[in-house]
This record gives sequence, structure tokens and C-alpha cells, in this order.
Amino acid sequence: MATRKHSKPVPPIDSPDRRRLPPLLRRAWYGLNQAFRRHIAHTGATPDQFTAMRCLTEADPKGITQGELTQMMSSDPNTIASLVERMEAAGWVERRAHEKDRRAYRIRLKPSGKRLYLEMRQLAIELQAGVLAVLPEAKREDFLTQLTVVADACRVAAEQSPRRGK
Amino acid sequence: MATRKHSKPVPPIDSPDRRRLPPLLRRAWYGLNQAFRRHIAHTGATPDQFTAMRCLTEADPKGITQGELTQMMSSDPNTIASLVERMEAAGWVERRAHEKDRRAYRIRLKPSGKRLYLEMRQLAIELQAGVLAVLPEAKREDFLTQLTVVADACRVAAEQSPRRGK
DNA sequence: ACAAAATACTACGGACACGTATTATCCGCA
DNA sequence: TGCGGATAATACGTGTCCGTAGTATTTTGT
Repeated sequence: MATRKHSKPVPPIDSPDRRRLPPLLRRAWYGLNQAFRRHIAHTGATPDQFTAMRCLTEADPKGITQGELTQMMSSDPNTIASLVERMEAAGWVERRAHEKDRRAYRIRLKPSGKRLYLEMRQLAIELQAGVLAVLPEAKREDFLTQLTVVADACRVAAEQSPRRGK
Repeated sequence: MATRKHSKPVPPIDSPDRRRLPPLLRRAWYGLNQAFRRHIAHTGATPDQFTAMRCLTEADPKGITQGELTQMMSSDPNTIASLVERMEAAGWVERRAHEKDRRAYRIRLKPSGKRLYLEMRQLAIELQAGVLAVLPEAKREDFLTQLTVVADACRVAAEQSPRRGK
């Protein structure tokens, strides 16, 4: 808003739920995700598929397992299984038998996936820059540092609340 | 991890993606959501259903429309339709004809929903407090303020990327 | 060396995100 | 008054989140 002229009917800054962590995270995450989904819709890929491609690009070129990808994406084995299945069907990645562990795969980005990733990456960078521009330059690093701490705390909270027996 | 003895292969603190907004938001949102889902699993409700109950509780006691709920939850009309349908089937909310607009409903929380909401609210408060405790007291308000600004910017970005024609 | 526990992945199902299309109703405007 | 556009909700489909359960394989403990 800070950079826009026509401030719309945003609730007053002291509205009861403008300071609660969960609604704020929800708003930020879904907003960002939706914007990015629309920016890349023409490619046929989804935001999560982009995230997977980023992980694969930055990881060991020999390929990573689905379990490693699950960790990197803060996701779930089931979700990753179907995600990778679709990406394989689209021809963006390939799964090969792992040479040491016959239970696992090695997933690698194929050239067509690499090209698509680089295209989407530009859009992602622009989007992120546009969003972060609403914070004063001097505060950005500090904010991201604090968000990192909070994000890790959220992960810990999730891992300390196991499925069974709470 | 911070409280666990066997620190696993967590990437080093200066890993390339520990400072990017989208992965951090993803990590924070899914972690928090997952933790809360597990805390309230015994009630049969989901985090999104809790959020809907919170909105209904804090809104006009006469009831709000699905469209208004969609706005409050930063969600989508389709999602809200099926969410409300399930909540109605569970007996937590009721839909009545809107007295002015025959296209719309007025959704209200029923007593059983209210009771359930209050129970879950305690768990939500504890969880949020536990997570925010990782930030020094003096920085919490500042962080939430900045997150508010960023969340609004994310929403704006989403609304500026319409479905049709980008 | 071998049975038990842990791990990598799959199968299946309910819930949610969100895109497109459709129906019913409301509203502005000629 | 009546019509075209906007709006509230729904129907349907694909992708993702994540819970439970099962299979194959590796690792661990004795």
C-alpha cells in the first residue's frame, strides 16, 4: 500500500486482527503464491513445481532423493511423490534408481525443466523485489532475519506435535 | 531443531535460500499450520475451519455472507463454499437467507461451534505465544508491523495479477 | 548373522486453493 | 420499464497438504 495512491478500504491499522501472526502469514503466503501462480500460468507450471526446480537446480547435480526434496521444500513425502510424478510426466525431471539405496530415486532436472526454471526465475525475482520494496531498504535484512527465526520456530513447533499421541 | 539434541543435516545458517521471502513464508506458514492442525486434530476441525469460526465470532452477530468471509480469510469463493458446507454439515454454523439479497446467505456460528471455537482458541494462543517467544520481546511488535506491510503488499500483488490476460 | 526398528517410497482418501463456467439476482442507466 | 453488467453462490476439474496404511530395503542392536 505504501507506494500506492488509492488506498482502498483496508481496515484501520489497529483493527483487532492486524497483529496476529497466523492471519498475517496466511495473507502473505497465499497472496504471494497466487500472484506468482498467475505470473507463470502461461508456462503450465505451478508455484510448487517452480520451487522443486529451484531446489533441484541448487542441489547436487547428481540428483537428490524425494526425501531430500521433501526437507528442502518444507513439505511432505506424499505431496512430493505426486508432485514429482507430474513433473516427470511433463518431461521436466527424470527419476533414476539410486546407486546406493534401492528404495530411493535420484531426481534430476532435465534440460527442458532447466530452461523453464530460468524463465520463471526472472518473474520470481521481480515479484519478490516488488513486494519487499514496501519495506524501507534499511529494514529489509533485519525483517528477513527475524522471519527466518520465526519460520524455524514454526517448523520446530510442527515437529514437536507428532501425528500420534500429540 | 534448537531444542533437539541430535541436530540433523540442517543447511548452514548462510545457505543461499535462508534469506528469500517465498521459502521463508512457506516454511513459516506450513509449519505453523501443521502444528496447529495436530493440536486441534482431536476436535475434528481443521485450521481453516478454526479461522472461519474466528471471523464469524468477531464479525456482526447477525451473520456475514460467504463473500465477506472470503475477504476476511484471504481466500476464494469456491473454497469458502465447500468449507461452509462441511461446517454446516458438522452442525457448527447455519446458513439463512439474506433478508436483503436473495443471492446471498447469512452465516452464523451455532452454540456448538462457539464452544468449539473457544476451546481451540486457547490452543491457538499458546501456540502463537510459543512461536513469537523466539523473538526478543522488544522486537516482536516491530516484526508484526513489518509483516503486516509485507502481507498487504502480497495481497496487492495478487490482485494486480488478474486471471485473465495477466 | 539375524530379527527388529528405521527409512524411502507408494496407495488411498478428505480437505483446501483456485481456475473456468453457469445460474440467480441485483443494480445502474437509458 | 427494461436491459446489460456486476455480483453471490455453485458445479466441476486439477494440483497440493497431509493423515493412515502398506511394501521394499537398509540399518541397528545383540
